[in-house]
Amino acid sequence: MTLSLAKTPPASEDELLARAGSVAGRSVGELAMKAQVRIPKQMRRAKGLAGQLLEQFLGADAGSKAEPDFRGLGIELKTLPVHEGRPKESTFVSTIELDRLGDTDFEDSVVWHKLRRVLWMPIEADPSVELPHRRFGAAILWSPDDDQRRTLQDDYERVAELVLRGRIDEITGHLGDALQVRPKAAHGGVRERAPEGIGGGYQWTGPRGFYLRPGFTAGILERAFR
Amino acid sequence: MTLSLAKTPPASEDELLARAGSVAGRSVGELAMKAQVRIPKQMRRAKGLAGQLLEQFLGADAGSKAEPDFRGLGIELKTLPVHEGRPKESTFVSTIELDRLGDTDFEDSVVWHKLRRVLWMPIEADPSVELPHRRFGAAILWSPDDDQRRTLQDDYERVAELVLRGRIDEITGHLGDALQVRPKAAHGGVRERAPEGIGGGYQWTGPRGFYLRPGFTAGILERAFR
DNA sequence: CAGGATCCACTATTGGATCCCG
DNA sequence: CGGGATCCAATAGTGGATCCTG
Repeated sequence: MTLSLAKTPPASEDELLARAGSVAGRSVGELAMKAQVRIPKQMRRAKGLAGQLLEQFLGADAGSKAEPDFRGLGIELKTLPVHEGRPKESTFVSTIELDRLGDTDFEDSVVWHKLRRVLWMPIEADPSVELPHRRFGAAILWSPDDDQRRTLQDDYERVAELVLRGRIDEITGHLGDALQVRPKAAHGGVRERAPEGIGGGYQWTGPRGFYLRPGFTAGILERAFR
Repeated sequence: MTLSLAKTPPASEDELLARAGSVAGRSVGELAMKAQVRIPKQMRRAKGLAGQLLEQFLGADAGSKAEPDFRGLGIELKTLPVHEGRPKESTFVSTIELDRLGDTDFEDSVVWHKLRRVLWMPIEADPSVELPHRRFGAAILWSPDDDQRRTLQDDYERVAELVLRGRIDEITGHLGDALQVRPKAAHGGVRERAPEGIGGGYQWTGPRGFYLRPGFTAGILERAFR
């Protein structure tokens, strides 16, 4: 299949996989050229750009929504930076709505909606290769198995309980076997509201997001290619 | 039981455990005083001294032999530095006789003879506490369970094969889940003979020893106190 | 700001080097 | 030296901070 910008969302998983197949083996530079987008050579100046380019070629239609990228298929798109066979970074899943987290069951959570079905697009992450020359790999269409699902839910529920009790300051990146909580903001000064725990008060704290640890995504890679 | 220097080897496991009980809770300084031994305040100047003191109080009789410390009982004595509930260091098991390793089955190895039954004496390893004030903990009389035994044997056999093939330079501290190989010498300049692999020749290389990784001894601690 | 992510300072771990005693 | 071990520089890994786009 020829590499081209998607004009419409994919109508089926097969169509999505066909589009993903047309991207596999291509470099970020090739996609940027076709999309008429300028890309910096240094990753530092282009965090997230490869993922946004991919959206255009695969036909993601959710925009900046708390919904899966492919709404019709219920599939989320994630790039996965891989170096020497292992994920180089954690994977951002979603921001945390601190004010609502305590009232939301895992089944109804943004985390679960984003992770129940994911199209992983591996991308080379060798620091010695400049961004335009980094290539995409073969797509992996994944859903959590029972174990993975249980791990995710346990991690989620532990965090939800702490937020509900107002013990935000006990939430650090150390929590969670697979799903971890880390700051998520343009810079450290940003503040947002969170439950205060006792009574209906609130407190101000930094915005946070859910991330998948590299060890967890490594397991996904291994199963896919083993 | 009163703390006192042992005049004879322990006649039974119970006697050994009774002596160990008399040491539990005592400080290195107390033992040194009774043994009329001078000890430096800094651990750096006294590596191994706590273990040697213990031998005197428990009645170890093997001296500097490749045999268990308590010959009659077939029990090896090991101190285990513990800080915040975890072993702070790896545990030295034995030197490696490179010239003989390839011909020796695990069952007949020094490693197995030393590890098939061990009296672990935990000792405080808080860096902020000077050596004389560090205290011994409650003894753990341990034998490997089937899993542990299998892990040790697998690690041993992998090393033995590399030595036999003369691929000494492929042996690094990275090998081994539980049992690891590391340099063991007064300084880096020491050299000894090892098989060269092809034919009956030999090569010169640094002396090495077997060590247990902290993760393995952590498991022993956890089972004993859980 | 929310969504796409990676950066990089710091911490934890590792494992090669070293220290004391008899 | 062999047996008793720990030291500590270097590396791997973690997780708080940050960067770009629309």
